[in-house]
Amino acid sequence: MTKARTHVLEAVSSASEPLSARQLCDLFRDDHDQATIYRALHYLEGKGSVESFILHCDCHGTERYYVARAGAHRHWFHCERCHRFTDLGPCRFDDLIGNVSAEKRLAIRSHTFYATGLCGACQNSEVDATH
Amino acid sequence: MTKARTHVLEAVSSASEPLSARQLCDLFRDDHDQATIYRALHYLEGKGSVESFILHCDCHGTERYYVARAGAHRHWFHCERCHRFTDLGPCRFDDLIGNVSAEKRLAIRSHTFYATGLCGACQNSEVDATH
DNA sequence: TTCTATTTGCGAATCGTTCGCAAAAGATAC
DNA sequence: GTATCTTTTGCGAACGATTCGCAAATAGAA
Repeated sequence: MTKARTHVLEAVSSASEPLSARQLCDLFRDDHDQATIYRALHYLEGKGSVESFILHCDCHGTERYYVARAGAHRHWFHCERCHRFTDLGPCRFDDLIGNVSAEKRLAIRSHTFYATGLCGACQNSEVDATH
Repeated sequence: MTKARTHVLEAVSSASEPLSARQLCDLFRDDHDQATIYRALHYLEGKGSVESFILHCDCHGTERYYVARAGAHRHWFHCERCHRFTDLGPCRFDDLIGNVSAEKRLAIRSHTFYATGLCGACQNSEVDATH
């Protein structure tokens, strides 16, 4: 593993939320070019060390977010107000996906899920706020 | 409703699969500018007439796909080989989403799900194919 | 029908991401 | 450790999808 790939994997693995390519580019602004970051992410995803999903939010636009692939497949919630992610825990959709793939005769290889709305903290502050 | 918006809504409503902005631009190449198509889609989505999701496929890149909002929220499967969509039917995730939002104290306002893999037809042709 | 607000077409700009190429860094054999 | 070959990197330019700004065209209200 090269230095760039090691740096990117460490950053994604130690993060508590999905990180966007942009965040990683910012993080390593002085050390690596953005093309290198993108290439490292592709390499790591091909190797199975990280996985990603595309999410749009008003604040950050449409970006791909990366998480380390450790243990079970997980899904995430994204708060529309504070733009932080909440871990929804290990995937609970396996049974439903098994059912639907059998019904429709599909060989489902992967799936993407995420939820958006307001996190606990932001629900409270919305109540207070007068806007 | 203006002509452009009517055309776009009719196209999305009568399609049997999600349509990308690009497909709609191609379809109305002679009648409407692409900016108009995009603006019509935003308008219709804001009004609740259509909904969309972002999906990446090797063949068509990263694009937003639009479906009419008629009846229950639905999810889609996308075949990696023929790039056609299969309707997975009405959303079956409501209970699971209700559980997880209660557990994590989240106000989930929307969710996105899609699955990818091989459709029935493409599973068969993969068996035959020698590549 | 006239007036006003809204929408459209056009071209250029933007954003996230990827490319091509020459230089730098790794890996391999001696 | 050095020569050699392969892979990766940095840079800048290009790319595809989408959005912008503005003047002209159209829709809707009076």
